Amino acid sequence: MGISERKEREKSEMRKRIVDAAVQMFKDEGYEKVSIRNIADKIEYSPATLYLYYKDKDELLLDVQRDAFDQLNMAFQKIPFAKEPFKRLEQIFENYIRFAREQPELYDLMFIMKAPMNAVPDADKWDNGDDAFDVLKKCVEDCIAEGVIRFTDPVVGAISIWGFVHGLLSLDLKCRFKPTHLQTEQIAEVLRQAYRNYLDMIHT
Amino acid sequence: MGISERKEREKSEMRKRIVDAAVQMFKDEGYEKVSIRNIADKIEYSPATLYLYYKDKDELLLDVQRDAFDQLNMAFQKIPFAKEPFKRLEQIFENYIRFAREQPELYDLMFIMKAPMNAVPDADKWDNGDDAFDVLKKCVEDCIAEGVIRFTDPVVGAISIWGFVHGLLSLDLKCRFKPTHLQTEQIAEVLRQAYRNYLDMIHT
Amino acid sequence: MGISERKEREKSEMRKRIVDAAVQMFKDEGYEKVSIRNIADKIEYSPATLYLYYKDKDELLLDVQRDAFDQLNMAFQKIPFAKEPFKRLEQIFENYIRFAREQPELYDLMFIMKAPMNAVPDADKWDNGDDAFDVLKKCVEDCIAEGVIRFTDPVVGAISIWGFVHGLLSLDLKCRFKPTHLQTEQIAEVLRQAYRNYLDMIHT
Amino acid sequence: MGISERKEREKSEMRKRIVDAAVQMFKDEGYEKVSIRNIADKIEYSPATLYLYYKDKDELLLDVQRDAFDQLNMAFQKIPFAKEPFKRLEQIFENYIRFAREQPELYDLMFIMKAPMNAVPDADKWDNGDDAFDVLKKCVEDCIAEGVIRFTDPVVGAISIWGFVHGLLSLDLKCRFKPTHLQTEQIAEVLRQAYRNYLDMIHT
DNA sequence: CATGAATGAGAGTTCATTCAT
DNA sequence: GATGAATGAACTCTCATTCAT
Repeated sequence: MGISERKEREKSEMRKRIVDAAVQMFKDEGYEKVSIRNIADKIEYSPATLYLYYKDKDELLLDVQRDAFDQLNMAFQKIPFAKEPFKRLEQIFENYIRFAREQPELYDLMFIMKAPMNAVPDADKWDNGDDAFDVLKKCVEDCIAEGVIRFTDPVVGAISIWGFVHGLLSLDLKCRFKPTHLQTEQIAEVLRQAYRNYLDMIHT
Repeated sequence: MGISERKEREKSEMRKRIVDAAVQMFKDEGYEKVSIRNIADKIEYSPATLYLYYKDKDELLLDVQRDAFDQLNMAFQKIPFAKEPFKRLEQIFENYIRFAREQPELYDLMFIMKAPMNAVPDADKWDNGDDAFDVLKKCVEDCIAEGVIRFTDPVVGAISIWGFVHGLLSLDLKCRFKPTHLQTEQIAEVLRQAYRNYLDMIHT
Repeated sequence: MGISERKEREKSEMRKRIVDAAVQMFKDEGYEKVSIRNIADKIEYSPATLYLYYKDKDELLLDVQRDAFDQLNMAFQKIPFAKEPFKRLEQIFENYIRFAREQPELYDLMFIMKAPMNAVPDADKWDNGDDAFDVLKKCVEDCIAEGVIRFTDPVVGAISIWGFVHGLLSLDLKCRFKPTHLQTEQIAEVLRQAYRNYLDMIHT
Repeated sequence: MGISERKEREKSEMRKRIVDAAVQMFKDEGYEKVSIRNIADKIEYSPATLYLYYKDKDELLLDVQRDAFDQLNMAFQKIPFAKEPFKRLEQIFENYIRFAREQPELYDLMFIMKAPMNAVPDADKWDNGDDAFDVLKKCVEDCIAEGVIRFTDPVVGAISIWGFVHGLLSLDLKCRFKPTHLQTEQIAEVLRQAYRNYLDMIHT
């Protein structure tokens, strides 16, 4: 009992070590440098060892993604949640954006890149981001209940809000505003306005 | 003069051949299969030859991207533009979405993936997507002029609209709605509502 | 005594479990999929455990081979042996061929592949296939005694017959009749004739 | 013209270099040591270079096999062909056996191992061993024509003879006569008798 | 203009085996 | 008796790129 528990703990500690290394490499060097070999080097194990803990690279990446989602959830939980639901919505907004800007490579892995989604067998089994989405949805529900938001369906509302923020964020992260011929500073300002604007618009 | 012109023409014809092949491979087989060697094979030239026309892969991809934007522009130009600007906005909306759904790999290259943006030296030189964005901005300007849209600044408006559509589209294309636990059909319906909703909301 | 007997029994039970799993994997998935780890997975033991029962892979394969020979022997014993020895010879013929066709991967292990023979230290210790060969030799001896076969030495006779059948069988199993440009069906027919022909030829 | 010819020659010279190295490694070290890397090392090229000449390992092995068949054909052509066809048959017999004994690893590749046959797309395209088989068949035809052999169908005859020799040879090469408990020297003697016996038996 | 030839670097993955516990 | 943990050594294959010709 105690033994099997310790074993389990050691196993999950090793997985943690692997994932932590991978996460760090994502942050520091970007997706392209994250190979099984490089991770193994980093934690000073042989590549073969990683296969004792993960069936293949996709499975590993899925855990890295999971870890990234945990970080996002933690960022959400740190929010000194306002009572008024719409105020809370704004806080979610801000924290989501901050997270993406501070960890662009992780954000990429979570919401943009194709990579680990191949590994997801059934829609059901992929619950990464579950919590974060629920936080948002719950908040929209509260807004609806208090009649402070211009949505009737919480799912449509949550997805709309998420979509809006993600759209601007990802275009910005991927430098797709270059063709607007705006200066970097101008883009930042336009985005601030666009975010503000959207919040005002959905506010009742 | 005539000679150098012919040379230029031949040069650009060759570039066209290369880019056409690459575009086709994007559509048919996806980004991952688009390698210098595979393109060269397809047009029956040696890989080395491509380097006579492009400094490196990024530069080539940039041209592929350009071609993809041309296709988007063409899709826009086919619209039998409605007189009322807001109606026109809806048409742009629809066509943008349709393009993305029909050519997901090209859309990826244009707006999502990291790849060719490394190659862009200065913001100024990258004008891919210029026209498409201008079409949208112009349309928003018209809407503002006629007072049928809830924006005051056309750039903020255009970027907001684009961001919203791109956000939902890209999350959907990359299967990021899985954690909502909605069925495929439900997602489609939610998205339809979200799009409709947004248009209604910005409409005055 | 009782204890050491039990130990022995347990030991051999474990070996049986290992070998059974390996045999099944040979049949189902072919030689290439039979690795120490895969076997261990199948019986839900650790790879290291197998090394408590077998010094190395070759030794294990030798036991698998032994098991395969047992199966062949059992196939032989099921024959409702005819009284006339030549009739019996034909039955052996048929059953040998049937066995090879039904268990090609096991046949490969028994008679074709290089693998486990490295492990055999001395000729004396390898008695796999002993019985099967003896059955054949005995049958040839009886044929000679009754003067119904065109051999004088039973060993030469038995080895000749075995060689003939194995030759055709193995060339066929390994697709080596392709260069004859015969259709699959034609090959089958030629082989039937060749077998028949040979039996007639050695018959007096 | 001259140029393209030279290019072709160089290309085929390189293939020859690769195949020669591989053949040599087969002979010296056996199939298991023949890897793309090892071949590349041997000819002092990079592994990637081999892929300029062969699509994958199977295709390369097929060429190695082809080369082995060429060697067999050459061995056949060196025979100072006797006029009497049955005498010729015996010579083919002897030379086939000698070849197998002198180049057991090549013989393995040609007639025993599974490996390169995966790569053979259609039965039609695999003509390795074509010639050798035709030599044998032609010889049997001649024997039939002169009425010196106990076969009526040359294909059945050729395949029977080949099968018989291959069967004894391959069982011997793979040490499968061990369970007969005969000494090495005895086995050799039994085989000699068996071969002789068979020839006498099919002789009219 | 075009390319044939070549490569260094690197990818993911699997294997039989060992050894301290 | 059993194993968890680990590994060194392989493996096949693909890539973007260079350069002499």
